[in-house]
Amino acid sequence: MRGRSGRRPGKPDTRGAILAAAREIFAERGYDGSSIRHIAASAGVDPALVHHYFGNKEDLSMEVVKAPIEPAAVMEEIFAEGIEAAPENVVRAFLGVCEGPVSGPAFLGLLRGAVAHQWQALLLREFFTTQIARRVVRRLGTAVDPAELPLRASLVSSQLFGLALARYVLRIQPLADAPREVVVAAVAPNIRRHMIGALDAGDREAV
Amino acid sequence: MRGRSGRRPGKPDTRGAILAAAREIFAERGYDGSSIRHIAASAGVDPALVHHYFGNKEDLSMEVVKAPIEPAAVMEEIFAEGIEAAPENVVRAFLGVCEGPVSGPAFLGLLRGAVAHQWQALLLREFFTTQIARRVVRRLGTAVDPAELPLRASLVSSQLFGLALARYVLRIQPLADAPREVVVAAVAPNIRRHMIGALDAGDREAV
DNA sequence: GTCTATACGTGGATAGAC
DNA sequence: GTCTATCCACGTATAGAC
Repeated sequence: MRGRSGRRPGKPDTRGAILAAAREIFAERGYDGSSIRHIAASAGVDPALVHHYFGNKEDLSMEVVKAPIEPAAVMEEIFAEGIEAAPENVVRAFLGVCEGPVSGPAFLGLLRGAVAHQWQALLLREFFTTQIARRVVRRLGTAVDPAELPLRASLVSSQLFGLALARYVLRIQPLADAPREVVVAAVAPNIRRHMIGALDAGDREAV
Repeated sequence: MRGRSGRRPGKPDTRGAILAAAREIFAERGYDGSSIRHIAASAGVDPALVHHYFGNKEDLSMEVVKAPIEPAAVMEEIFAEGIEAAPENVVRAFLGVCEGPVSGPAFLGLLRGAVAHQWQALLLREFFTTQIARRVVRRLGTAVDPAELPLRASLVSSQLFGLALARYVLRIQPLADAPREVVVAAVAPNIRRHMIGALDAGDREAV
């Protein structure tokens, strides 16, 4: 996919190897815990090459993150079965991203970085508000009061981020090893509440 | 040891000053982002004194975290009004811890650290399972199937951690600046579901 | 394109003087 | 108890040879 015409065999994509290694290292050790030396070693190349292909560490991490998420396509998937099934599909899609071979490490790396550095937190925040929240809001249309949409979006984010944190980063059991559909069944109703349900405890009595 | 007879000049309690400075620096810059030099400067003391009072950086961070949380007392507060009001009180108590002048930085520092280092993740996990989850489980008693209690506990943790992450670390708006009671009203029903409600979507009628 | 060598900074930790 | 001086291990980044 990378330029059919330019490069030819023989040079099996050092750049790609570095990128792949970076993705994994960043995801599992965080930004600060990952050194360029480690990444280079893991990719089997010289550290100087990392600087050669990507300018510096920050740029490299941006590249890693930027790669793999297609909000538009994911949205289609989520709302394909209508608004009533959306919450389940949100959770399903989110788990899919987190467990994807490339999107997973990328997102988890970003999440880890966001906790450590403000500029990465800003990146994550920006991504969610402009790419996710905004699109969801548009889909929800007039189903709920537009004035409360931002709060709803931030609540959904918090639940989803919490899920990723507990399941993949902190690895709290048994949530960490629970089957996907168990997780979907458990948290989708909460997502539904935050998306289209009552924002206060008005619907409570049915324990 | 800050006893009577010794010095008097403007030097009260160096140890305490270091601890207070460490609490803040750790909370706002994370473990790796915080240097002993920086903490010492912020406390207005010499870096060597930090090593003198607390052995090394890791020990210092443990001390910071160990300080301020009284699980037993918090539990009383949560279940004082009975099991039905517990979910609201859980959220209220959690927000209280996060916003406390000393417990707040301590907990947020721990959360940040847990994302960066496995040993801190283990610490946080251990704290929650032995101090929080176990006690909650005991209180819940026979209200729910004991076999599903661990899953329930981990689900509650994930929601709470997600809340802390979004509101205090990532500062996603408008959740970050929403009044406490708005947050309580919004997330308590979800906590209720995970504590004593249906674990699947059984309470929902239309897909 | 790839690697060697190195400059430069930062940060944890210790020894020992006052 | 407090501070000065210093050591040492990394880690980023660059310059330049092959």
